[in-house]
Amino acid sequence: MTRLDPFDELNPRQREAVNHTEGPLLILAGAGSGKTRVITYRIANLIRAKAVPPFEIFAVTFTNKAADEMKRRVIDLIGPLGENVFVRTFHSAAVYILRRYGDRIGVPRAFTIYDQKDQETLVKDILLDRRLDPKKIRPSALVSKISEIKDRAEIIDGTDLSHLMPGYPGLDFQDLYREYQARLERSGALDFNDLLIKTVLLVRGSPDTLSDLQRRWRYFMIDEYQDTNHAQYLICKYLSSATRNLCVVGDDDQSIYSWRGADIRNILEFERDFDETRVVKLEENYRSTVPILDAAWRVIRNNRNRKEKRLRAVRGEGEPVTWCSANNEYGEAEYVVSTIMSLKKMEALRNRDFAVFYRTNAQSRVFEEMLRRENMPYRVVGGLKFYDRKEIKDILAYLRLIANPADSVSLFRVINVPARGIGAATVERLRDTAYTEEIGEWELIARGFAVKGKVTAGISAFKKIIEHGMAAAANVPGTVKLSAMVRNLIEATSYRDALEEENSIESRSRLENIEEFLNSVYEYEARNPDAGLDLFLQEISLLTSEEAPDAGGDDPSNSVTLMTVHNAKGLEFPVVFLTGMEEGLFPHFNSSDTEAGIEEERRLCYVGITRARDRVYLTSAEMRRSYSGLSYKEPSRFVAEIPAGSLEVRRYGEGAGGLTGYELPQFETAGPPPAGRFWTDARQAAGGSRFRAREAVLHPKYGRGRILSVEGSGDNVKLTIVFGNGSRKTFLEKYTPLEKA
DNA sequence: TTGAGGCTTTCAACA
DNA sequence: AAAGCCTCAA
Repeated sequence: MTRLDPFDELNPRQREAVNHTEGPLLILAGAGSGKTRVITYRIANLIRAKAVPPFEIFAVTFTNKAADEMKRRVIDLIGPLGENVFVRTFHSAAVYILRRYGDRIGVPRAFTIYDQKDQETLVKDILLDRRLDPKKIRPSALVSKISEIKDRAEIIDGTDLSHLMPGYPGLDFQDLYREYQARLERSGALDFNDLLIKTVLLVRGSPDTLSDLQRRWRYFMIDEYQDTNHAQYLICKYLSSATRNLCVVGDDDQSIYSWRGADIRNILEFERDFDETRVVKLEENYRSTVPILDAAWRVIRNNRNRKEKRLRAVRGEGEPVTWCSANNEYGEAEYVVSTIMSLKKMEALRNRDFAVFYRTNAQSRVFEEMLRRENMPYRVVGGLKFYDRKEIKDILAYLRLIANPADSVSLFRVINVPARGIGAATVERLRDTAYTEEIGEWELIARGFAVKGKVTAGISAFKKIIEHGMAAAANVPGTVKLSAMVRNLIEATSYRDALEEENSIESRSRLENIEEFLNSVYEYEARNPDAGLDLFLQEISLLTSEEAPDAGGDDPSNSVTLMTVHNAKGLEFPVVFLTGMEEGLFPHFNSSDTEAGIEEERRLCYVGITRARDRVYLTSAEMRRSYSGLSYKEPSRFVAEIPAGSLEVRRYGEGAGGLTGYELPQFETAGPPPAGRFWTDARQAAGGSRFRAREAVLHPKYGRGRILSVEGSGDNVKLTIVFGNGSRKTFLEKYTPLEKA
């Protein structure tokens, strides 16, 4: 596919999108409609046919992976010239802009990026200062609340925020919010929201910056536009306002990030926002067979809040979509793995052709166990990120502190890691002294923080490590190599020595991870010889596990892929397993009490199904063990939305046993898809509850409600119920006089 | 005052 | 898996 003209491989709609180069363009691209091809051809067309210099093109996507892929395909089309197209994620583009111009609005050049964990640490510190118990008010909940507020337009408009502040019993949220922001600023740190917000404030508040950027970029392309938030929308709008050459691509049916502040109105109202918008609809699906698209449509059509549309299948008939119910999560995993094995035997499929999707990361464990037992290589995408591992975060905290000594979250993380005799009492005193003297904690240590006895040695060791690190970092990338600086730092901390001394299985794996981290530094250095420590840190803060070094041993090029449905967006596989199709899991409890929540879960299900080229297996367990104990599960309503004629129904009877060989899985053919009381009788026989999920009930005190989940068994059946006023309560069935309503 | 070991709690999705 | 809490030894 190196030839560009004529666009033989494009259909008329796609060609229209490629050829429309000037003025606003909205591409409504259904799943599998050749979106990436259109974007890359469009870029190629701008460069080749319209003689646009590559560096004038600004393209953003949502993941690093998608950005790399886009760049690779552009280079395939037009050669090394494509290297100069600016292709990044939104957050990475924001970092790029802020590093160059951020000082105009007071953002330091070596700013630190705080991830969710860092935010939680910060909030927890504030709570403790306020004599509040972080166990009663969960920092993670407060962080998501803060993030929610920061997604709002008011933040940027500078209007009064007070009406957005939630009332928290025993907590002045507004005070917390102000203090949180103040500490971020004092630490020279930005959270993920801030990266976007500060970028907007910069281009809006500094006309010089805006015109600089507008001179540099003249053509803008935004992928996954349905998932942009308000700040991202404004970034696009400001940057493109000089040329108006803004092309956005998206699909309202695939909007799955509203919880992260994505505003679906951005795509629905694009035509209203940008005059003379050309709209191109791509509705031909080249990816999936007819039964797969049919099942996906049957599900998504239940959303009331969507633009009516239906993808046309270019490919023909195929295998029916299968729903298999297994007795528990082990049976489910066994069914998935044995199906993979028999498909591999019957058809020339490779491990990498299979993907197992789940709603929550915790579900991966059972699949991993089963795949390992069968010696089948797999890779888990997402989950615990490489850079989130304790030992890596520790090393990174040292580096961050060296790059930005104001970063107190990092300082407190490592001041006593590995243990050097600086205990809680000393740390508390350091905090207090820094606070009363109104200086940073590092500054206090650097000037001389008086301590007694054996703590003295610890403090001076820590001080020396950081000072040496700073001296070395000042000469990166000049006379000192980044990798050498990092290696020396690790030596100086004796982090490795401490782990070697421990000599456990766990400590050995941590040592390997540190080696792996060093390798990634070498690699980074080779690719970015001009980068200093601060740029390195800013860039890896935006990486996810997908781009991180592979810490596992399996060959990623031929492994079964395990990931959350969210992570699957934009990808495709010949065979897809959509697992855990149960009420309470998918759709998830926490989204089940509002119509909007259910609709987003349904879009997520739609995204999952439409990733498949040839085969889709929906699986569920009738019983599942989770952290809250054993619970009976009702099949997902999404399964029931696919009519019997479009679904092959199976039941997998084994479970908990081992797979013995490569025999075909054993099925019992079950009845029609779940309608009404499909599982109820079986559950009662098994000693479960007399209630089931989604049932209407009457509570003597709270009135009418609907059951969200039934968990546990025997005397420990827990019922979670959402009541008419929207409140959610969990009861022990034993003690609750509930009636069926 | 610190550190180590054992126990419990935590649990939605992500850049 | 990691962090928090507890106890006990030094």
